[in-house]
Amino acid sequence: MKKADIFEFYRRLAELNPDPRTELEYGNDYQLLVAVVLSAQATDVGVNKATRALFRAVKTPAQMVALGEEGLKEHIKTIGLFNAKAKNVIALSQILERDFGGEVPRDRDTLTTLPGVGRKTANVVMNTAFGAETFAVDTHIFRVGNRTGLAPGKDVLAVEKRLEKDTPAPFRRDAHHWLILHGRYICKARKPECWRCPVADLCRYKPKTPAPAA
DNA sequence: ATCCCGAGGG
DNA sequence: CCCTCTGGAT
Repeated sequence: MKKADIFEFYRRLAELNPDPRTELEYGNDYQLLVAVVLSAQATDVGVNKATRALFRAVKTPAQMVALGEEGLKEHIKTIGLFNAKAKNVIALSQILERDFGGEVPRDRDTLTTLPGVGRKTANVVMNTAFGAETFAVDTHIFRVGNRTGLAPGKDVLAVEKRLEKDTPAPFRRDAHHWLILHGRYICKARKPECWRCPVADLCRYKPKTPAPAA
């Protein structure tokens, strides 16, 4: 996509949503990290439903370790991949407690060493908790970037590099959230709602879906 | 490339 | 029924 169009693309999303935030619910950095790990291949709504009760009881890594893997599973049974996630969250909490004084590390490379934390999760935590200008390329951003032509790439890392290179300075902090929200509510995987899309004229996606009959 | 895996929507 | 949801580890 041309530079001027990229700028206009973000300008419109920014106008519609001046202060975008994650829809995950959390009370501190540690809870955010846990919520993001749980959100892999799951919806924010589903994660929030489970963490509502969990985060009332567990606010620190030490409390999570005390709860234990089986206790955690009871809370997150309704989330996909819950066995692997419970195992990772307990292991990760033990490491935070033992090696990091119960604090969440503030750099991506250290975050990535934690079990269950890959590049995408680390990028979300760096952006959302610490205000870093990172681009976490999830299923939504990968789809929106390729479908619209805003940030095409054959894999998630290629899309991330393209976003880092092409995103104008004023939008770098919030681009991540704008693209997520756009992908979740308008540029949806199955039936993109192009008839009410604010950037349809800048988009290369050909089969623009018609508005449903009133 | 494959496995992990529940809820919600169409 | 099938597809999708803020992926990571092997």
